[in-house]
Amino acid sequence: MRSPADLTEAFRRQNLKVTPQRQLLFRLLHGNAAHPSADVLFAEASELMPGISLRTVYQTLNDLAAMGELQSVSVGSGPSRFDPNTDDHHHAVCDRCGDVFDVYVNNIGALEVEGLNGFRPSATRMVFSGTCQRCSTLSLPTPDTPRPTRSSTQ
Amino acid sequence: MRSPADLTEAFRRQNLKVTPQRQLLFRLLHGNAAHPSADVLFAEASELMPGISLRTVYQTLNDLAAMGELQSVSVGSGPSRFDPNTDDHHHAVCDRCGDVFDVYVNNIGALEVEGLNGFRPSATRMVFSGTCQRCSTLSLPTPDTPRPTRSSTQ
DNA sequence: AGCCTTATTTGCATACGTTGCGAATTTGCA
DNA sequence: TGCAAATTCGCAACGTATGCAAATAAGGCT
Repeated sequence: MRSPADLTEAFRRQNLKVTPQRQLLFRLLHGNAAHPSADVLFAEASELMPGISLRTVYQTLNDLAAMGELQSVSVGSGPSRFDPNTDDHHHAVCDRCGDVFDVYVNNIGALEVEGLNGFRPSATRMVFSGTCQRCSTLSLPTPDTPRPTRSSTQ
Repeated sequence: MRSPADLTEAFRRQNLKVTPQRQLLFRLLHGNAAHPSADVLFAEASELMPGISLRTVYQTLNDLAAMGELQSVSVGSGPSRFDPNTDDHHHAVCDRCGDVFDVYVNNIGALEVEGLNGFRPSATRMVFSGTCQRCSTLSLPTPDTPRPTRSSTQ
């Protein structure tokens, strides 16, 4: 996604108006790697602009998506997550905390895909699921972590 | 997904009862490569068993998914699609007709994935989007397809 | 065959995420 | 400043899916 200033220009060029609500969302989204859902963005926006409507958040997200400034990412269940990263990339979703991370895959062309039977793919979306670093650190003790001994209660 | 007969056994072993509704759904799902949604399945089931409830369809799909006999596939927008194919495989979704196809990818291990930063993937889901064979055939005429001439009505 | 416990089915209400609609308001150009 | 056109907002409605509880059915036991 481009900078708030660039988006302001781009919106005006498309006869879209630049309202304070939109400017706030531009700021909240720019460089945001948290993959927020619409309601999370709504909560953040509400703190800075009480009274902003969830409807407006959806509206602006849809406008930005239509302009290719962000993509909506479906990660299994739950609400869509919005991603201002417009690089060609994919996602990893942590099974424990639900966080979404950007990952880059260089050699998708090297995949041996069978069963296309004439299907002509134009895009590939990959979602890795697993455990993020923080969640592994919290729950998987390192080798020298104190451990129950033979004499401790089971 | 196993055969209706095998599922009947498996359900009984888990103290799940084998009702006519479930048996019908076993039959409708076994070997079904159409990736039906719950409501499509409900429509099909209703023809053969008027009065069956949508709630029961969801219930049975959830039971089967919990037993690992089928997987629920999220394809962007729209309802979940159900897939009785338990092979390790992926999906292709036609942008035009919405049909979902199974595809097999052999060498996922060969992917060069960057940006994991300690994320430990345990599963990978890939969705190819594009145009299926039938949709390409219908809309992209071959070179010798009859074509409007200069004199024909627009 | 009949009984009894437990699981299931059904209909309805509800949850959730998202979009439609229309009146009131605001933007941005002239 | 004025005006047309776009936007915001609130609420209703939508599609998908689940919770709940009363009525029903399955299947083991006798």
